Amino acid sequence: MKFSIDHNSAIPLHVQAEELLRKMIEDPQFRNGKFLPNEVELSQQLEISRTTLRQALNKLVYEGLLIRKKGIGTRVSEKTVSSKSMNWKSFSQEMAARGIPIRNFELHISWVKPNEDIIHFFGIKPEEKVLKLERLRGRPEGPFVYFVSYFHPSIGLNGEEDFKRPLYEILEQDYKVTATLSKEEISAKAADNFIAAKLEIDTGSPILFRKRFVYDQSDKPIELNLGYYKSDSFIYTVESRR
Amino acid sequence: MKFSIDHNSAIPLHVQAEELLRKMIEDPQFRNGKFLPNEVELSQQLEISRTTLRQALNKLVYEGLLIRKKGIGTRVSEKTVSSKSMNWKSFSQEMAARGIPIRNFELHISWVKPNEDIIHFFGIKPEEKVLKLERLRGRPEGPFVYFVSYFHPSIGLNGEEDFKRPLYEILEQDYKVTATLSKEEISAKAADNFIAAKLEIDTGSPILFRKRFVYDQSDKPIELNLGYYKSDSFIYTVESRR
DNA sequence: ATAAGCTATATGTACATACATAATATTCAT
DNA sequence: ATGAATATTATGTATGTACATATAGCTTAT
Repeated sequence: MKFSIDHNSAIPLHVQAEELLRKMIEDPQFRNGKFLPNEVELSQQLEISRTTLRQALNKLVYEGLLIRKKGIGTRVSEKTVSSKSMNWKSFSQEMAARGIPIRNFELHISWVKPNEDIIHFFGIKPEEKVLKLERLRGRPEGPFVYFVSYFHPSIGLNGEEDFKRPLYEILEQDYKVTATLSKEEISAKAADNFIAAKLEIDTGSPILFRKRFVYDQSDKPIELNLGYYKSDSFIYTVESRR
Repeated sequence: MKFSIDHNSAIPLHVQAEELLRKMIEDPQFRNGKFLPNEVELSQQLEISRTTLRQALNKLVYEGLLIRKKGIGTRVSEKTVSSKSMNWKSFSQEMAARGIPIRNFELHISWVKPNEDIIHFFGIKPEEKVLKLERLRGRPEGPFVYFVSYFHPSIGLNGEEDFKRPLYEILEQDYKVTATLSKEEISAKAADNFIAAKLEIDTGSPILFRKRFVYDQSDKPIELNLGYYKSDSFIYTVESRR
């Protein structure tokens, strides 16, 4: 395969270079501690300036995917992408993997006016309505999580989809959108009246709040997902190795 | 203005600029959503090129401390203390990197009888005592996290170490033990009387509970770390890509 | 044989420059 | 008044250039 960059594309060169480097890293030819071509050579191959190439390299170095050493070169970090399998299972798959039977208590679909958060993340106009998906899920004995998802209008979801199918299957198969990057923020909160009622707990009880920003292949925002978990029924696990 | 850069210093200009920006961010004049001077102006004030200034700005933007918007300007982001997974910086390093001054409120060292959890994780005998390190840490205004650490007896820690030094530095330099793998469990809890008193919050308030199992190079258990975080002052972030 | 010095290599630092583009503010024509 | 065109402002993208410096390997003098 040959890696190349399109100089006529609207996509900035350093972004193209970054994506390309990510692919190179995945390539067996380079992965696992192997060295990339040096900066001067690589910039010539890609027909971009060294400065532009370094802009792309910097990002990956910052993310810990590449390791640069003065006088030596740039190599792919040994660190395997952790928590891969954990994070990319669907809710039902994840629960199934833990041997937990699940039940869907509520499912509500609506078109709503975006709040500031959504406008900013999606980069849309305040008057553009977005699809909102609310779900109350849990075990047969009772719900333990309340999800709210907002989807970027450009995906083309119309609200008529069968949301009993795994969400990412719908997006991938029917809309050719693949969730590739997810940034999550996890914090503890006190349940407000609304959430408390849904989760059948007392107002003020602690809940785990999980906010997920989901992006597609080209780092365009596709979903904002808010999860409110009953405190003692959910544990978030992360594994990392250096 | 009091901020300035030393062109004769051995420290690279962009590093000086970065440190300086961190101080500016802390300065009441700029903190909390306020705008920095624009890049051209600021680079002139600091007597460095715009390119060099942007090198420094980029880092802080990556870290989420600054928010840049084309045509608008660069402003300080609303600050919440956050922790990235896959980040092997120590607590103090992490806070320092975010320009957050920290204070250690309490430090308590003791030898205790292990509980079931510890016996199982360390694989030791119930009679074998373990070193327990308790710490109350936070900002100058008040504590926001209470840590409890237990260490495997085989490491050789005697309790006389200077725990003001970064923990992983002590382990690495003095005991030749390198923390390599960490498994974390994050959940929400209600603060019990003890934790509530430490964190200066009401009993029953939500807290983020983080349990870290730390292993060395050969996957032998070395530390069990429990962290109790005040809910509104800590956000745990995870980023994953497939 | 070995320490000291040199050399090649690849990344690190720094600047000047030019033009593109997003967001906002202003002006102008209807 | 109101919408469209225009200007202003600040960041975004991209290049070319020059020299500094850390590392490893090679060479040379003792």
